[in-house]
Amino acid sequence: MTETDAAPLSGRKQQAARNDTVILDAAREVFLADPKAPIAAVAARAGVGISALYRRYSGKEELLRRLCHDGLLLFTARAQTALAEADPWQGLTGFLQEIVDADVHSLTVHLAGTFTPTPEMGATARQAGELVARLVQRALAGGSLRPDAVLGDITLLLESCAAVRVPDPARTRELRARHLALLLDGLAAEPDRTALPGPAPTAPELNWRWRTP
Amino acid sequence: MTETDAAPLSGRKQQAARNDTVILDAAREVFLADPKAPIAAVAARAGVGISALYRRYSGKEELLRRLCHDGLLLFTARAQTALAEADPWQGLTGFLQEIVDADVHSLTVHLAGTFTPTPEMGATARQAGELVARLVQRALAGGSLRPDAVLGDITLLLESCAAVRVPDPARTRELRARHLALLLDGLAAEPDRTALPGPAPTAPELNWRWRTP
DNA sequence: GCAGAGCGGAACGATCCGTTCCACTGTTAT
DNA sequence: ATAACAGTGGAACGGATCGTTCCGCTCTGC
Repeated sequence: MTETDAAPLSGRKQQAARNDTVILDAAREVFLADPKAPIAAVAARAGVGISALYRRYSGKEELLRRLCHDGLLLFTARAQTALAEADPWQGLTGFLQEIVDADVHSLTVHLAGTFTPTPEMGATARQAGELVARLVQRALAGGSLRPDAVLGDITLLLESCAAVRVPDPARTRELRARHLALLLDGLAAEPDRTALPGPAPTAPELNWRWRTP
Repeated sequence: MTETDAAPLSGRKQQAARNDTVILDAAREVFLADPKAPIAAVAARAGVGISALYRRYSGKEELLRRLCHDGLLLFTARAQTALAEADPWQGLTGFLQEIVDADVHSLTVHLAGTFTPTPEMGATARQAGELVARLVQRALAGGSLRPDAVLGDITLLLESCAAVRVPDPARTRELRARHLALLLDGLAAEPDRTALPGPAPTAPELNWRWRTP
């Protein structure tokens, strides 16, 4: 329990600063496990009182928004670096593996619906979509992604991976990775594939979660 | 409003018999859209009063169980006929397409957790698992399913397809069919596939929903 | 020492929802 | 005809849940 750093650290400020991150981490864990968990559960998990929460966020909604927006930001950041990857297929699949592994998609999708998105988040979401679209375009142009695949198929892929869940979080990550591998094998270009059925999913169809009204 | 059949039909019995099915249909629709919808929503959707519901079921739980068990029964029935199909691959894929299209899996999985399963349901679920296991075995033996695939991968596949959702139910069906096609392409045997990662999912791991305590 | 930032957690108030209850309607049997 | 009743609609009740507020306490920085 004794803190032994050079910097002044036993102070209240220190404790408060630590709580900042502890609370965010707890919130992420709790709301990922159950998007409509009560706010008291977050406080309990963080080992703090409810006041510590309300001191930082005006209410549940703001906390949720913060979580979701952070996820969105991480998402776009990863997409950016993936675009820097030389091999288009490696860029796309590596990106998807990262996103699925970090469970970012649950953050942005499971949580949507539990709060009303801000216009700013809508903008970030749109930007994220554009980045992934470019990843898809590159992979299509490179001939590594099957020609009838579409941006919307990637969106669906992420949702479907987020649906894979078992009680143990670590095992969940493994199972998602396996499921993703299956999907990527289906997405890879192969000779003699029969075309994917039905009208391909379009962006507006899939973005209904971000509608503001 | 005037009933004009030959049989005696304006009777209260008639109305009651119709309500039997109307209520079940409404319950299916409502609970598929939102597993924790209030019971009043079911009554409203069915166009009946709450009494009509409570006359038939002792409570919400019993209704949910009935819905889920019906789904389970449909599931096993389809699996049975799929086993009669000569071509193992066609049997497996056709079966999955039917299940996904009828949204049976949402019935059995989304709803689980909203009620405590009966031992009987556990038995039916186990039987369903065995049937699918045989479908998988056949496909593996026939060489049409990739050799490193496992029963659990099929379970995961169904969960992931059930996760594909857009506001319009009809469109949801189309998108699920497309997503399933993707997954099946990933599941098909191909030369030069890299093995699926991680320890393969096992049955007990995936059946945690049916635990009784 | 003292002012106050930061905190814990009880208490409050609103909402939601499963279930019960009762008055009413049409049917069937006497 | 009329009594008894199965079937029904929907208001009302009671319990549970949860977001938020509030008050008293602690410990720090001056």
